[in-house]
Amino acid sequence: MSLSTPAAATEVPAGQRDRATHELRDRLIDAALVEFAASGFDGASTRAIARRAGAHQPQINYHFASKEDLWKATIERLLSEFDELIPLLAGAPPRDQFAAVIRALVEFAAIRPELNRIMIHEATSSSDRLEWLVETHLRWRAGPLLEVWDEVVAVGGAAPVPRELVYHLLIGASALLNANAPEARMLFGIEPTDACIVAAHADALVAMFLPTHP
Amino acid sequence: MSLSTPAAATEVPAGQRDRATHELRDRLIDAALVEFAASGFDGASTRAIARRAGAHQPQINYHFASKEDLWKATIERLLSEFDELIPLLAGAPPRDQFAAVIRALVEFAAIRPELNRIMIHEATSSSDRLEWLVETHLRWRAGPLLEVWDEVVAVGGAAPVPRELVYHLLIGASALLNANAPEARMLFGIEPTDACIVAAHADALVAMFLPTHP
DNA sequence: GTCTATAATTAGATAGAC
DNA sequence: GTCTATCTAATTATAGAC
Repeated sequence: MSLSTPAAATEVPAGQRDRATHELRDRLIDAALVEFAASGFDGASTRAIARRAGAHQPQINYHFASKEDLWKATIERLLSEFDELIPLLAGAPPRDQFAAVIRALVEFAAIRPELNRIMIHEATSSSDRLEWLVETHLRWRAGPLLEVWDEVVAVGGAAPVPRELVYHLLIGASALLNANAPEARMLFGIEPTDACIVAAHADALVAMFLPTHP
Repeated sequence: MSLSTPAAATEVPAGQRDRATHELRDRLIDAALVEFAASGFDGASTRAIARRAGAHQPQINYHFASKEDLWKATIERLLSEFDELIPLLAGAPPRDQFAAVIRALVEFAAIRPELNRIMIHEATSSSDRLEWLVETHLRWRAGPLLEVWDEVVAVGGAAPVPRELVYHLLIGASALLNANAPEARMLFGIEPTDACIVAAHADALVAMFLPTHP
């Protein structure tokens, strides 16, 4: 009926309508994730998000209850992508598990810098959004990571990093290069998403966090 | 005359006037640095900054040409504080120099998290502000750091980190814990500015970047 | 579901009295 | 230098025709 209905016609009307809905909803999230990552929650405007999605601004309030609701949807989209990449290595030696997590973090930061950008923006001050982020998404994900670290420390071959600091040292060292990629490009003329940079980055962190690793 | 004129009366009128001016200008920067750090450039409002400084919003445009001008003044204030803390160790062994820089970075991130917060906000997307930051303040400060790193690598005892990555790995690992202190407090119940945490943080980074260090 | 129009609020900046 | 009042533009969200 309108210019935003995409291809793939031959289908039940109801299904078609649902499909169209989801597609704009998804496009809005795609656009929001970039804008929120670039400017933070307050700095990003719903108009800019709608424009990037090729939609009109009021459509955001049709598909989402509020700007904050859209923000939460983008977080959940990004975290589900994140979870797909994170390896499940229960049973493997602790150091192999932790090394695999390091590599996955570095890789994800390169292909999807937006998640870390949004989190870094959000965590600079207390807010209801940060509390929501921590309590519903971060705490249960961080727990297992620290437990694996404890095991690595017990087994030996871990850098002398206290468990309360591992999370932020690891996220900082793995995420900042890509979260702040525009700065890295200007300062050093590098492209942080290049495969060789990603590999060197991951190797460096594995060597630093797991020093006696082969 | 008004409720915002501070104490300290017995002085020359001219001197008093200059003092008052500089005091408000400084208070505005003090306030701006907190607001910009918490919300980013777009997210911070001049009204909130003025309120925090105990002034009225139009006074910002009296003491500064624009919001951007105020932002630049806060950067320069923060960087001058930073420079006071950074050690000048020319002549010392490269590894001692680099270890001292690591410790200074960690310490500064703890006592003045605002600089890293602002930079992290700003560097998530290209902008004239980021270019100004990189070209007038970051490049010449980063250069010597990389040169010291090269020397450490040459001497031996450095982690296998390519020179183009050292900067962001080091800043990320040293700054994020305090830049995102509200998150660290919620997640782990720690206070990242505590002296023991700062010391443990610095020790960990020295051990990781300079593995064969005593 | 989409679109135009608009309400209600807030933004940065300026004018002018004091 | 300070303060009140205000301008212009931009913000999120809603109403209602289609």
